[in-house]
Amino acid sequence: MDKISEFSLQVFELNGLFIGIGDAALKPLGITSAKWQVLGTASMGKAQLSVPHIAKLIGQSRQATQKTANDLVRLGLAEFHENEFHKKSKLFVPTQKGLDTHKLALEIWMKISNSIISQIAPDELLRAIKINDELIGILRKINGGNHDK
Amino acid sequence: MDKISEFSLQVFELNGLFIGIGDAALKPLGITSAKWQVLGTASMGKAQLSVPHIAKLIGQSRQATQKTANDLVRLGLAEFHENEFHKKSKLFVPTQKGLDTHKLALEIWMKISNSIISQIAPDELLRAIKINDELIGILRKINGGNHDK
DNA sequence: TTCAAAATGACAATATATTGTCAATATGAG
DNA sequence: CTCATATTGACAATATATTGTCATTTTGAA
Repeated sequence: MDKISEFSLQVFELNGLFIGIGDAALKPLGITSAKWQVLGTASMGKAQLSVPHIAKLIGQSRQATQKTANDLVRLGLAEFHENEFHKKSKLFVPTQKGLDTHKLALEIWMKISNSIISQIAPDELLRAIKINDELIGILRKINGGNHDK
Repeated sequence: MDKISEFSLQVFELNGLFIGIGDAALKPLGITSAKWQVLGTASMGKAQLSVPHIAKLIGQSRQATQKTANDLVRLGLAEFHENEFHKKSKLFVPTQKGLDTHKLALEIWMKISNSIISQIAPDELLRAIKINDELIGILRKINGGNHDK
């Protein structure tokens, strides 16, 4: 099998494993991996972000991120704030409960992360991250500019 | 951010990119990345496989693979053959049309694969595949033996 | 300023995948 | 052989994600 196929099949399995492990670990907090990703993106940055902005950052469709964001608002973990500079584009802002949940999720995740890190060579992991970055760049170009088809 | 988080976020995006590129490229053949993965697993091995066996090989739930397999049968790309050694467990066998489709899909994919490979250092890709393998092993253990909950 | 192009939110259709459950069949330890 | 355990296929509920469409708002170039 060609090495890109091998790599992509690994990505598919890793994707499922990370989501599965995350969902199980975050279950007590009432959120999932997908919700944590959106909540985390909004919680960690300095500036307040709109949903389409978050979607671009995490490389996801605008609509998928919007759905997750709406769910987070429904759960009381975030709110839409009026954007004085852009009437139509609201800002997605975590509530205090959202920030608290994100902090607890991070603590839970760090235990898992540390456990994994203790089992692998750090420099190899850095190398993997570097090649992943290159591949993301290449694949984004192949995928074409997402024109919000 | 910890390196495992960084890595997992890359995996999420790579997952979406590979699926998106695959779906677009395979569209003329009437199949998707998910269907190609199941069809491919059944087409490339020597022995005929059951659906649960394929699911384990690709690290997916039995039910998800069953759904895809049923769809492939509905499309005329595969058939369920009676298993003389196991009355209840049918064998998932590609039809000639399924084998032809898989061959065409492979040709399409190889062009994409070669294009990607030409843009990265081969030894780095091999390293990434190696660390992915290690991580899959570690994550499988964390995820616990899938007892078909 | 004007107006075409882009961005945004909302909604729908479809695909993919997990988890859970159930009944039927198969397997293996005793 | 017998019976507890595991496997299998089927079905349902839910979550996640893409693609497509539409009306509205915003932006930016002529």
